Amino acid sequence: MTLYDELVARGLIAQVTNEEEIKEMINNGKATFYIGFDPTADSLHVGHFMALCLMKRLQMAGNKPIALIGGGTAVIGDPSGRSDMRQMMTSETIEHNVECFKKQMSRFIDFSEGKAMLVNNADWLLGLNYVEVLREVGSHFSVNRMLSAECYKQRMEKGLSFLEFNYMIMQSYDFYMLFNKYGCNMQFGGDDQWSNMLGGTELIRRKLGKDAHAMTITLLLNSEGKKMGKTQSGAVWLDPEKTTPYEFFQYWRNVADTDVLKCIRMLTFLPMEEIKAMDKWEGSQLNKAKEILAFELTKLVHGEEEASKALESSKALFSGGADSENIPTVILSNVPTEGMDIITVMAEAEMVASKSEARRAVEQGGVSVDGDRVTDVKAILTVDELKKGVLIRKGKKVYKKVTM
RNA sequence: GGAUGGAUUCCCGAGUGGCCAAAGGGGACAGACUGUAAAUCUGCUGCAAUUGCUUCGGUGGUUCGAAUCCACCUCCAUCCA
Repeated sequence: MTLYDELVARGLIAQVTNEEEIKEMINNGKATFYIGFDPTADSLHVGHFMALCLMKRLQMAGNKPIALIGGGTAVIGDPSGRSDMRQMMTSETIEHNVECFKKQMSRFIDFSEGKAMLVNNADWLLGLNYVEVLREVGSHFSVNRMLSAECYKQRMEKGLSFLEFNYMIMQSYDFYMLFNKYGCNMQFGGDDQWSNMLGGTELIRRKLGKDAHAMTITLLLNSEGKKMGKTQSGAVWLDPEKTTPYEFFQYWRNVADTDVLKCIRMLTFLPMEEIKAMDKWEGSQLNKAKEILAFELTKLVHGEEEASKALESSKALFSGGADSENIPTVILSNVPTEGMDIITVMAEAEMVASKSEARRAVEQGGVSVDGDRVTDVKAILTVDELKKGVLIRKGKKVYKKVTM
């Protein structure tokens, strides 16, 4: 199976500019391609992870990846897929984020000499001269055409600032720069980037009379049409400090039945034959598939050791038995000699956002300590108990081992 | 620059002087049912606590009392320039 066919089989490809040429290029390792990452947070998330995996797949086939960090474009903010204005970020924040991105990326992609590159568009965007850009680049864009792009259409209702309107031009300019500088002949990106990417290929054609290609990756949506990798409390991060390997594991372990196979196909490196076999699974058998998904992804992101730990803890908690050694543990300090009440303990252990929430959980019968349901809001955990360590459970899935 | 409309709790959205911690819906959380799934039903949803404290874009003001009235400001949309 060729690389391109595999990408298709995994459902990773959404749109391409020229299928035949792209096929030929990437199958034979002739592509120098880039993917842009805007440093809008201090950690990469699942969406980025997909892109990184794709880079890896292409790199393994001999293509040369360029990871572009949008230190310059982040200053503007991409309006695509957004219904409201992005918050403006200070340049300090952006720089900090750029550093975080660099660190995380080098864990996935081999940036050693000649194999891949890491560039920052701040290097060429920030020094641009406005009038010059207007003449050199702006003249090649039709406002009429831009306005008809899907990504702006939605924003026409809500309002779109000129700043954001220019995002497409900046991104197009990036592609043009990379094409010139490094012979980058292809751009990958999320499907919501399609119009921005076409802007780049157009610009290259108009200015240089040469062809460049673009290909978008299918957005990973769940069965409800929402982007995967988001929880109520925000994104699922790749940084273990922001989303622990256990939480990361649990996120994937809990995906809906209808989404498991899709996730396995799109996110893991398991061979297609193996995945095809799983296609027939149904009902509670899918739990096994979810476990595989969670394990594989945790392994990719946090390494095999962390993945095994997460798997063990989840088994210990949900299937009983096994040791509970790897369950997320919180060590409390400042415990008074008379012990601490359950509400405070939960708040201290950050199992709840507030004491009121903890109180509610107890009142509704959703809290248990070492397997026994707590019914009294004022229940006290003694120093002796805490020294030994107690397993507190909130609801069905939130477990913390608390000790002191 | 002018005219008009708007900003309410996580989101949408009622509320136009006291009965408002603020209807309704969504989401989230908890319970039941289950397979750590989905669907469904129930509860719950500012904070800390038995009695308070802080919320309705911001700052001042009127009033015994303001999300509601007034002034100024900030931001957003629509139309006109």
